[in-house]
Amino acid sequence: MNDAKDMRQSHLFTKTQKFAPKDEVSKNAQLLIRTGFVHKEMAGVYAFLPLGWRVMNKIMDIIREEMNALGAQEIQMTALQRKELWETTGRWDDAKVDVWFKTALKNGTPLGLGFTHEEAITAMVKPFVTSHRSLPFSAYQFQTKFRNETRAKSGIMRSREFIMKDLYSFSRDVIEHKAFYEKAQAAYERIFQRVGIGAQTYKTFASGGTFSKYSHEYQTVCDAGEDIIYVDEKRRIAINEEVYTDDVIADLGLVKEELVQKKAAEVGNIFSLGTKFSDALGLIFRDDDGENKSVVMGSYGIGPARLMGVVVELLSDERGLIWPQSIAPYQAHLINIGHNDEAEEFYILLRTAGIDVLWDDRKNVRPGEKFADADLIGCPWRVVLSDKTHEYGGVELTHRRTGEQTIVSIHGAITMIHQ
RNA sequence: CGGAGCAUAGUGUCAACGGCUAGCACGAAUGGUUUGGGACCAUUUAGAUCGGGUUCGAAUCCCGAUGCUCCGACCA
Repeated sequence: MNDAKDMRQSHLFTKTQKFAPKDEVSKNAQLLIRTGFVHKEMAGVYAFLPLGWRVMNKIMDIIREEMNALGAQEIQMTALQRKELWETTGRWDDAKVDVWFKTALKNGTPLGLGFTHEEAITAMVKPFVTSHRSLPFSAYQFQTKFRNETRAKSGIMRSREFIMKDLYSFSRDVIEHKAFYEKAQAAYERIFQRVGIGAQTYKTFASGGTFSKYSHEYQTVCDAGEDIIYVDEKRRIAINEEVYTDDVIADLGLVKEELVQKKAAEVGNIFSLGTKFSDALGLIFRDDDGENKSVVMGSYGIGPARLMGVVVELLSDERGLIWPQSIAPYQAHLINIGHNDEAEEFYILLRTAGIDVLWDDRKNVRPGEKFADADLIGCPWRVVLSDKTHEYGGVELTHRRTGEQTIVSIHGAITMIHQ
């Protein structure tokens, strides 16, 4: 985690608001704006403020860990894309891709702002892929994608400019590709588990395109979602409405009567690309039999901001946000009512113990306001130091989600937060 | 892209009959009293999306633009 040097609330330049903007209907936008996690620049375009950016980074760190565990290598490509590159696959055409933001150099040379990076990475890795010894490998990035959506909606869940983790795999043949694809699925499942939406997230069969029967989406059951899926609870898989036919149900060995229709948000998707892009862009290698073959590719995406939005939609309550410990901006929110010097000691103790702490060190702010803020911001643990707790020589530890409350010593609190 | 709704201080406002100085709350500022659930008092701060039109007079009525939200289409 990139560590903020100062986690005192008095130094935080944002603050919470009592009211949400009136023309925001979606829960995630209302809460995230009210709490100062994000700023809406315009419809479908959001800036991340200190607290929100910490959450984003924690989500991206989890994704990064899982991608690295797959052996994928992190890179950073460019948003600016050449027209010629995209013409090789026909995807420059507005009739074929209607989400392009297009622009041009001063001299008139057309450019596009990338909405995905299959073409770019395929062309980019070409000089490095020479023989079967160059393969397999995979690479990923966290990159800003631009999509000129005709209608942005649902707060940060569907935006026109957003960070996406996109991973691309390069394999010698279909078998090698499949092996990676399986591993990627497991990694994806771990990611959703770790950010706290594993229980509501289903691997969902969706249309596969030219080279494979299905692609796989990860759909989180959520009212703010845009997709309709049919869930088999026992096998924990689902079918996207777009391919929901008797043939597909039979193909997957499911029983129509057992499937339950649900609204869901697509939090990730993975698909096999076959040799579509390697053929179009000439990504070939000399195999051990001396033959030239096209590289078999796969592509795997996750939108961290959409994950964040789904977590808000799923876990928050009437008092505000509730973050799982794994992605909370801070694990603990330290509040003192008086006792400033001791609070500073505790603040240092907590941080020394490796706990991310937001310390509400504001003076002249009444307890009620501090508590209301703590509830709104939604750190998993609230640590209160006051006259009342002082009598016990300890602190009051409250769990945001369950409301469970105990008086413990500061060391006891550290132990409980670590659990 | 088709349809609908909305637009008043930083935020909120089913506040204001076509007519006096655009009200109230939150926020912010100053001073004071407070300190376990957004406390109180005093003083202060800050507003009509833009452009046309109707009218003696427009926040209010009309037209247009823009923006936002929602429904639908789209989402490789």
